[in-house]
Amino acid sequence: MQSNEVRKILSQNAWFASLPEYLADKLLEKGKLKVLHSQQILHQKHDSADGFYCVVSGRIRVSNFTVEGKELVLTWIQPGNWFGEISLLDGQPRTHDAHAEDITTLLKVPKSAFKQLLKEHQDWYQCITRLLCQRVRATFSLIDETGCLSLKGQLCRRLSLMYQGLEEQQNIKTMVLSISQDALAQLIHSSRQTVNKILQSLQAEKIIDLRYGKILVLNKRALEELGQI
Amino acid sequence: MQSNEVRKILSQNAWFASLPEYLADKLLEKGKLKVLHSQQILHQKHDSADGFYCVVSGRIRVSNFTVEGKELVLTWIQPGNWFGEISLLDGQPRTHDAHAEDITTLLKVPKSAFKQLLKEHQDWYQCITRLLCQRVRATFSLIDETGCLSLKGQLCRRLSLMYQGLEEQQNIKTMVLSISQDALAQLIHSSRQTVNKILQSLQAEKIIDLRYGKILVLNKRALEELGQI
DNA sequence: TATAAACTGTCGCCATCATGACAATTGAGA
DNA sequence: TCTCAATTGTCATGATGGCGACAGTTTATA
Repeated sequence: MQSNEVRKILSQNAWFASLPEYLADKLLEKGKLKVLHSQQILHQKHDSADGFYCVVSGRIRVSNFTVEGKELVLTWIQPGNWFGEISLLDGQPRTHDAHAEDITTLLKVPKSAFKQLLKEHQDWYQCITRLLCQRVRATFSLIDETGCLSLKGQLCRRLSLMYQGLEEQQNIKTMVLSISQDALAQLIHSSRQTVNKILQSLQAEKIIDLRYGKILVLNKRALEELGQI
Repeated sequence: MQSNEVRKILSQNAWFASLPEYLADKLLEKGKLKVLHSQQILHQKHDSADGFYCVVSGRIRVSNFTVEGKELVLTWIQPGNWFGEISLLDGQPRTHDAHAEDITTLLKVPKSAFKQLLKEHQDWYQCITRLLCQRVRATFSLIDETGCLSLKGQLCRRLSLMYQGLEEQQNIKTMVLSISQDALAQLIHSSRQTVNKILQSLQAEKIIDLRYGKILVLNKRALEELGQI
């Protein structure tokens, strides 16, 4: 992959775009591309941190497991988004497992380079603080979501968020979300059967259209409203 | 309240204790005591931020409301703990409502002083980063908790956390948690009746003892184990 | 001491949702 | 084209837990 291609993808992310140019350059200079095959493990909960990552293509599934072995998906990280800063900053272990969902390309800024940036560039702390604030707010939203919304509401919210993510990332106004009902169930900690029932009802309302392994979004606005906290 | 009393309470908090002495001094110098009566509102969700706070005595209830008007308690902030930094750092509105649960004394570092610290002392960003990492990890734990644990597990975890909080704060090894079953239900997003049933079962296991508005902890270890994620 | 408010204990009903089961459909790769 | 794995659609069953109701208990306060 060309370096300017990478830069283009990264620049579509609001946080990255807000960085002073010399810091963005540093990240690109120190970052190395890393390709994971589908379902490959990037790191597991309790691992120690070795880098700060950005998804360039594909996506990363961030999850935890219950004692019974059930996987609880926190989120999927889409291209342009950075992650992994917490463990680097506080020296504590990773908070979640991270798997590649598809074939996935990452930009990896090694621990040493990350720490160097912290030491040498005072601005960098300010940028990281912004990223952390975003992280906290997104996590609070997740909690609000599970507390305030019905399963239908949660599902609509997630679909809406995924759709927005795609819109930012691609210029094409695609209306297709490639995700199985099984995966959606993991995301909202529900069951495939329940998700199916909800999706059927959304289809009846002409808000989405169901396909094999895909969901066509017909009415983005309605999804947003149903997923409003 | 004497200034050295305040300092003593604040110093029992790990984050505050880890601050360089001159920054701890600055916070105490710039901070003003503020007393709230029981149930007084400190701020509401969507308010703009005016300060960085630490609970000195009493406690602050942090919560959100559903559209139906049901209150969802995120947490109670106990003495020694700081909060309110997110909105100050990113300039966005408050993420939650904050009410005084009892008569509550706060130390308030005004927005202007907080920003001044950020400008003048590079170390301060590093300290704030540590606080933010703690905040993210605590919030992730909350999510894990609701996803991985049964209501009984969640309840045990919360009781155990409250107990630990009290132990840190007080030298006396009290075994009494002053909280109603109603309040506990709000905390784990459950109903009073369900909480009562669970507490009864814990009492039958001789892990706790129930009183009017209080819970006596008989077996701290068992609580921790049942609340293990 | 009397009274009201807050809290606890318990029951029954009902909605939600997880789960197992099984059939039908789709798509990828041999 | 054929085959198999992945995915979807649907049903019956059972567990969980919310909620209203009401009685009993404790505490604060006049």
